[in-house]
Amino acid sequence: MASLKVCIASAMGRQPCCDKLGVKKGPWTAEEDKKLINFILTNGQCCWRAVPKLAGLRRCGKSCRLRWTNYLRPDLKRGLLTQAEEQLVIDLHARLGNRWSKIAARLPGRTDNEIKNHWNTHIKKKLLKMGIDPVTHETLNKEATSQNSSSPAEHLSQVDNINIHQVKENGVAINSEENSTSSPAENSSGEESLLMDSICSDVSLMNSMWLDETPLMDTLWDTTPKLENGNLPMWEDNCSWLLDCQDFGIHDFDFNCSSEIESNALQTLDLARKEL
DNA sequence: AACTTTGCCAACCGCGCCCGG
DNA sequence: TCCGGGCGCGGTTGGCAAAGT
Repeated sequence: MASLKVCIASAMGRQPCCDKLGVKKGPWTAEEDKKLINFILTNGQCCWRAVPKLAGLRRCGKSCRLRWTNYLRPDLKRGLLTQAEEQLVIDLHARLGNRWSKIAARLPGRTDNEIKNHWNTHIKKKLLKMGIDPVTHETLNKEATSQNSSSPAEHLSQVDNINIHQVKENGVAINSEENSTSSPAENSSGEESLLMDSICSDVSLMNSMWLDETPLMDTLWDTTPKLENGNLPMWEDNCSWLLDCQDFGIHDFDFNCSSEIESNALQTLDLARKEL
């Protein structure tokens, strides 16, 4: 069926997302990253299709968008997901399924790709280890399920309650075995545990968390250019301080980083600088 | 030390949705 | 209302690094 669609699409002359000839693929170089960062910081995000041409990149727009959203965005967090974030992902997945972008929207600084990868490589295994089906979030133990007369939806909420309860009980725990092997750095997210604790204990907040389309936590960096009176993008106001860092010599500036936003942006730019 | 296997993650692919003409 | 272009999303893959033999 899918192949049929492809055949029809190709027969109808479906245009490729980009001109395959002369379009580079594969890993991005530091030089390409620099070009893309400079362009986005200068012009904001608009019309990805035009970005490669305007930025002087031999990439398709799609590739540029992916590179920016998954790797170059200044608000991205680095490193493994914390226990609290992991728990949030599990709970959100139980509600939303594989809608990674929706899940990612509730975890500022994390991308859908990152969460998807983390789910497939870590969380899936953990859940299976715990005897929980990572797809349905139901227990894999047939006997247990047969004794349990509740509907799948009810069971799902029970699973959620268990997860939430575990968070409340243990602060960070979802799997004691995993906890015993996790590094102190990973377990040092006391603030996040407290945050989760307070969130989970607030029923109305939890409900709004599942139902609202707005992110649970504020998006730190909305790089989408906001039109002010239909004219200049307000985005430039938000990041004008970053425009001065185009050569990545950020330490030459007398930054007084008072916010996580700025420190995250600095980390990203610093990383980029090291790679150059 | 050399080779193989496994794990991880960045990047690609293709489909579906949305919006403007 | 229809059509086509562009973008976003989710699934999949390729390649590198670490671990195992």
